[in-house]
Amino acid sequence: MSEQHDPGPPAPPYVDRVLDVAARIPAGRIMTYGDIAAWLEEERREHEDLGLPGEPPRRVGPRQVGRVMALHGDEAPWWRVVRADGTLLPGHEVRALAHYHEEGTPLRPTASEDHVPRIDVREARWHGVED
DNA sequence: AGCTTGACCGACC
DNA sequence: TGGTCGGCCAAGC
Repeated sequence: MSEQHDPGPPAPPYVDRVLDVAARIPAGRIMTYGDIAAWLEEERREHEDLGLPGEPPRRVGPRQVGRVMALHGDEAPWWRVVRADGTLLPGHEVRALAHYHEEGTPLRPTASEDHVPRIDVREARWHGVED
């Protein structure tokens, strides 16, 4: 069958895997860019025997996860992927905060009133299957 | 082929 | 609590 719409430039395979992991994060929980990178790295190690010959092993680091979210974040619950220090994504603080309030995401108590809150990463971090 | 740029991270001060 | 620094690695130029 023929494409009705040009899919655009070919995206590297890890893009879909990043978005997959992001989509699994439960409401009210978060993962850091580094968490997702580590998760994919573990997944890669499990299937290293399936690697295509001649294909260099692609290491996906936190910065690559960040790139994927920057380009395709709108296709996933982007507000559940945060920086390790829990600071909100610059430029999206208000929208993210609305989600956190609705989902009951653990936030750190703010020092002063007009300071933007931060995620309580220790509380909100999602490790996988467990709660 | 080399240099710069990121929705990053951890250590350190 | 907050700033700098070095390391990280794919992409872009």
